Amino acid sequence: MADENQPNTDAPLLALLQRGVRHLTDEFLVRLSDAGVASITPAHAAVLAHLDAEEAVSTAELARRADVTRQTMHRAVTQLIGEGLLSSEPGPGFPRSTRIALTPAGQQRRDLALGILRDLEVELGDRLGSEAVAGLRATMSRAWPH
Amino acid sequence: MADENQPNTDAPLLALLQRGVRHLTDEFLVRLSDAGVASITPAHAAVLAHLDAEEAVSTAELARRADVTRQTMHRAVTQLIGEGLLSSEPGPGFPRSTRIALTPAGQQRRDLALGILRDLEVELGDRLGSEAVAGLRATMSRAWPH
DNA sequence: TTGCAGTGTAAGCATAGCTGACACAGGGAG
DNA sequence: CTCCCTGTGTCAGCTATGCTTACACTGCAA
Repeated sequence: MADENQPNTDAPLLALLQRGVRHLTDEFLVRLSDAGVASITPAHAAVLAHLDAEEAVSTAELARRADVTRQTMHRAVTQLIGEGLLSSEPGPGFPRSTRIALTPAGQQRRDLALGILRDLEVELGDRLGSEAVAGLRATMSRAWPH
Repeated sequence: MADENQPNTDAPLLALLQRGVRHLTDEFLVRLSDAGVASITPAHAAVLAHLDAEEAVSTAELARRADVTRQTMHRAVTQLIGEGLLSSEPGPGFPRSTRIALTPAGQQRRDLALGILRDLEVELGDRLGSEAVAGLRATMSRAWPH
């Protein structure tokens, strides 16, 4: 059914996705530094995206939402706290509940990062047609639901 | 147009793609080790995918095909040579042309890895509909053409 | 002959996953 | 009441995969 020699359409899906992530990430970082922000990574943006202002959750909960281990999330959260973007205070019965929340600076950073990501998607929609991008989102969401 | 509160459909596209890559990668590695192969990474599989039997190209050319720097590709190629999956011989006028080729073991490994990747895509097609997966491939290919 | 462009190679840095380990709190089983 | 199991926070180490910087070498062209 499929040819064996078309380099692009025959490449493994995983390779295509990896390339997409890499290109998208690069562009994200460029625009972020254009906006005068250097110290944030896409992963950090992902963390911020899972936090809502007025919401305080545990690191473990964040890890669940982002679908990574709590150790991985812990490192990201620690760094973001160090940059003053998140606050952390122990809840009642400490190790069982901690309250991670956005600081005002964190909310600002979150808005900036998510805005850039949204811009990138809009531009992708301009290039490919917004239906194609919407289809991409839909398929990826269905493929690996939370 | 889009709601602001659906965790999955509203997540940044980049986050969705990252999650997909991670899940796909995990599954790929599991099946690879099920098949008795431990020492290969998705990146290595990507390298192998760009090599055809009977074809000998330079590291720089491989890097171009995979869209990474030649230094990055050099490291992957070096490792694959160390595992006996690739062979390397200097061509005429050495630094200008090197001939990287698949060894028999490399071809076997390539077939195994690509087979697993293809299986994963087929299974994804079973879950989501093969048109959805085809659309995914098409959109990703168009979004970041080689 | 001189210099530029393409290549191979080495070294160092950063990110981002993972697993393993250990301490601590709380709730239930006995 | 005591003991254990579960969920959490946290530290440490490993691995993979990108990147940049840097240098040596060849071949071709000016």
